[in-house]
Amino acid sequence: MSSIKKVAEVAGVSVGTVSHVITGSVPVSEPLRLKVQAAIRDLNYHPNHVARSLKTSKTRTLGMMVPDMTIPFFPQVIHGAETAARQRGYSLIAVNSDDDCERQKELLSLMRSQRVEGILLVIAAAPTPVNQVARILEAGIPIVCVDRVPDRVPVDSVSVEDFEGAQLGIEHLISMGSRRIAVVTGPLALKNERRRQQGCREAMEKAGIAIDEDLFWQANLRPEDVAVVCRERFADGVLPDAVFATNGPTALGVLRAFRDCGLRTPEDIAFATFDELTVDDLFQPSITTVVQPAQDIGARAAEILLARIDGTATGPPATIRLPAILKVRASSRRRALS
Amino acid sequence: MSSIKKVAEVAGVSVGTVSHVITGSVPVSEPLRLKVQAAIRDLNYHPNHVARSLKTSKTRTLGMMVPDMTIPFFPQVIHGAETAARQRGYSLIAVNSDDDCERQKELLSLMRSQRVEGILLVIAAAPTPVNQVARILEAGIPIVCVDRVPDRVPVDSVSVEDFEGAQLGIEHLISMGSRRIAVVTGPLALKNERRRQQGCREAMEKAGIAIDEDLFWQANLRPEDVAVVCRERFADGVLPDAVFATNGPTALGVLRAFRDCGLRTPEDIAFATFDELTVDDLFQPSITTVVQPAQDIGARAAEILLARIDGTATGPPATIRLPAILKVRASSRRRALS
DNA sequence: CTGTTAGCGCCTTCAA
DNA sequence: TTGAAGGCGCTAACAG
Repeated sequence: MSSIKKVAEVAGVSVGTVSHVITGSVPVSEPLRLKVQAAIRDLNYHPNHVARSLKTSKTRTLGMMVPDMTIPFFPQVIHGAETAARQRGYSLIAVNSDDDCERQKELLSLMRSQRVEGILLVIAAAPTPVNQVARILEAGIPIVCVDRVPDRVPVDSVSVEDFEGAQLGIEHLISMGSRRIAVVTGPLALKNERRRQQGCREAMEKAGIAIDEDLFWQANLRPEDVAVVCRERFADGVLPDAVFATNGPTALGVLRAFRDCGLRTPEDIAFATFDELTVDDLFQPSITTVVQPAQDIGARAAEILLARIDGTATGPPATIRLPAILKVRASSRRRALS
Repeated sequence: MSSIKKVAEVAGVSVGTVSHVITGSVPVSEPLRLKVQAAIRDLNYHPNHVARSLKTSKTRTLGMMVPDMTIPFFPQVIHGAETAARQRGYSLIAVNSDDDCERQKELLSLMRSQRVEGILLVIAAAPTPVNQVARILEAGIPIVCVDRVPDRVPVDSVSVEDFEGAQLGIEHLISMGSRRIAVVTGPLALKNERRRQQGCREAMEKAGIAIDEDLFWQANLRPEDVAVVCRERFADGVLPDAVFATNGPTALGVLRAFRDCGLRTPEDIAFATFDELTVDDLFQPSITTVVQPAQDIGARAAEILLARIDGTATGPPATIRLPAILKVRASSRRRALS
């Protein structure tokens, strides 16, 4: 692998001059610049970013951690963040925590060793690891929390309007004639889930529907487990006339339970969910969804992070909430009057 | 950010000793080791991988490029590769080429500058960029091509059994009673697509079905465009009795065309596709699919790359093809005899 | 404008 | 077993 020294040698100039033409920081005369560029091409030279980073203490790299890249929401967020980062000359290195707190800790440590200049973090669902975040912040490495906003840590965050989004969904189901709506959430250890559940409650109250605690089902983010919970509930008592899931994986579990119990939607039971399940609306029945602006969330988070890095932003932590959009599809269609 | 020097100072030893306890390369006496470890904790010290990489010329980092992370297939591949890499102490840095040849070139160059030790590459669909790959190989940076195998470049590759997988799909449709099967492909510039199409042809021939060129429709990887092509064909002549799509995005386009034309599957027309469309089989009708072992493909590719890096593998390029599995679901169900 | 040079933080001989 | 010193490739003064 050829170095700047070899380029200088071939071009017949000093390493300083080569560095100048590469960085463009200092003007170089036409003839010399041409000679250097020719040498770079001939040698197939690629500046060593490792050495540059060591010298400048700038890696121009952002770290991003998500629970699971195979959940469709996250690649979209990553894509948005990556695009925004690259526009500013930054690379993004994305990793999966598998929602495992220990792994998250290791990966955060790795990122620090890799000297990322800032971190986009979707915190693991497990026991909230407040100090992991605090330690990094103390070290002067900015963090922007994405999607999931941690309790009691003052940190920038970008997420969706959980509360309002959930309200949107419930209001819609009510407007379609449902009164007994079961709300299925993931783990309530996640603030998002609590907020979304709260949004559901208030939407019901506002509509004059009495809150029935038996209709708030807590599950988790693994469709198989969610399905078990729902099957039990369905077998148990009176069927609700609608189900609202507060996130994508949970929604998949609900749908699986529908299938297992022979329930058809919307004929037997109406359904809507927070979080897009697939990229498309082709499936029958298509699912009424409160859609998050995933790419925007990623892009916005990256912009804030970059602003912290270059010192443009200096104030107290910003808490950005982007609005969700209700997409009405077939699964919530009003049932024939019975 | 504290350096090894500060740790040495606090621990009251030399930097060499600190380095020894960190790398474990040289034995250090119990008391000194303890003192060093305490200092590391107190200072919240994280070894600078940048400096280490510069010194050792080993970044322990792999690069991976995919066309589009928001296509569900790719995050699965990435996840498999990342897991395999981390088991060997390597990080993975994944980027999107957006199937843009120019962007791919830039990103490849960036990766070289970042001194990744090897590259997992899903080549851009556009004009096949053979020399981009060749140049890197010449520089001694190993590449393993994933999913898409380039023509005329001798390089390691891991992908699915395109030919056999497609055959599986067509044979199944034939067994369900279809005789006029339309095959919709993405760009035939992609070898995968050509192989899959060829698999379809031979499966038909083997079943004694005469090849009708009008039933081989070439489209691309954008569902909107695919839908246009299909709508025209559907309007045109006699409806085929089944459609087989050779990849996921193309399949989405076909389904959209079905919807737009009011065609129901499997009632009006049977359907099957190569490539999982969603993570689940919940949708009605569920789609009969030739499923790729996505995670395995990623893991296997990473293992081969790592073997090239550490010199374990030295032979000529390996061409690995992993088998696909047919999942029979509702969309190909035999239609009522008419 | 161009060249020279001192580190960036670390690992790795090599001596002690 | 421990310490001292050189140098990885590059940039950023600074001197010419």
